[in-house]
Amino acid sequence: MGRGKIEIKRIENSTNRQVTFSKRRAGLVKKAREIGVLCDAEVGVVIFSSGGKLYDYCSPRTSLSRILEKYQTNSGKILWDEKHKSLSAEIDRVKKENDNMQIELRHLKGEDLNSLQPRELIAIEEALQNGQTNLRDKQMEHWRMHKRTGKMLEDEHNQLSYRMAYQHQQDVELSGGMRELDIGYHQHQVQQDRDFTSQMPFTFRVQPSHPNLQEDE
Amino acid sequence: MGRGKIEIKRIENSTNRQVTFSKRRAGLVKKAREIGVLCDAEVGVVIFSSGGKLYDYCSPRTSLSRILEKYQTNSGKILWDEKHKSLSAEIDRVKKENDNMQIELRHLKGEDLNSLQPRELIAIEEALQNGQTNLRDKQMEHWRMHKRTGKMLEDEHNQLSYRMAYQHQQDVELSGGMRELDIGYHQHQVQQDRDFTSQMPFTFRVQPSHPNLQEDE
DNA sequence: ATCTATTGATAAAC
DNA sequence: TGTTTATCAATAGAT
Repeated sequence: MGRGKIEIKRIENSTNRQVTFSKRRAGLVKKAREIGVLCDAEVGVVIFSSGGKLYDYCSPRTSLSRILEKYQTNSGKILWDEKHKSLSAEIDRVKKENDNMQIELRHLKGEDLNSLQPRELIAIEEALQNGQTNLRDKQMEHWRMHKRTGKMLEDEHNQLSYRMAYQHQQDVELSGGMRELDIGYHQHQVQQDRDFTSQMPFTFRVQPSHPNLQEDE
Repeated sequence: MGRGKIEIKRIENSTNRQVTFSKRRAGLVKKAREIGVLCDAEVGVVIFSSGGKLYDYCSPRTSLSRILEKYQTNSGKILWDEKHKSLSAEIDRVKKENDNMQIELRHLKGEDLNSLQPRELIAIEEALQNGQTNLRDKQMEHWRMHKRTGKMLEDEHNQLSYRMAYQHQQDVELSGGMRELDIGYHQHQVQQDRDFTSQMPFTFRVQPSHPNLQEDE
């Protein structure tokens, strides 16, 4: 491609070689950039001129070192020394820790429970109960503190009150669900209960122990 | 260069992208080889397809590792540092992720709640409720399955039954506790001077919603 | 994978 | 080096 075809062999004329190097180096990098963009690939290029000068290119959003690390992983070739291995090992360790926590979190959120044994479910149940107890203590503490200091903001106040009423109702509902379980497991009835309660709006329809205190203002 | 001009941007059609990748990868490697021969240069190319597959090229009479060694030397050990940095950065990232999960876990377990605002407590409360609901569904599922297959082991059976009864009672108790709180709240609206809630211990003076279910066994 | 119309890259000249 | 231009090379789209 040019004014004449050229053989692919070392260019003897030093000046021509240098010129061609510059042009082709630019071309190579351009091609590398293009394939990266067009095909969503990661590309790294390292070039040494015959004079020993270094040029390199790598795709955006990454770095040569990252590409080379990936290269090492995928090719199994060792390009780095032992120090790097220990860093990699730590990453693995932390990631594993990470995964375990991820799993525990999911479990506490009631996700991915299918593979668990009853025993394990019970452990989670206990953790949840515990968390709930602690949390409610804390909420009460907030309540009291705010009440004492009189510094409770209006919306915070409303939200907390609302929330506590809601908690109460939730408990009653769950409790009711468990009742069905206790007396012999009429699953259809349980289901009905669920459906009914889930349709219930967040209204507070509890029978107060002290009805005379209900209506104020 | 082709039947039509194309814009240099990610090719959306997956097949075209794959085809173009193959063609251009071959072209890139050819160019790399040519500049190496013509200009007496050393070239290393590493390409990862979007699918993560590795392709590479390096000039004859050398190897990627040797090129990279040279790269390190000529660039002033940037590679090592860069890699070190990127590894350290990843460790930091993963550890941070780790910390966040750690905190979330603690919160769900009702620990370290002191610094949280009521709003945040409510979010946790919701997560716990959710988890509990999901969990109980799952436990019921277990129960039903074991009941149906008749394969439930004796101790498992006992443990689960016991556990479910316990859950029930816990709910009723908590429910009762919340009811007191709720009453206190309403009262607070009427008579600020009579502070029942602040005097109220976290004990349960419950009127069970279902007294007939309080004592079973 | 193979074929070709086209665009793209570049050798040589300036 | 940068620009120009005539050529050859790479390749997009079709088969």
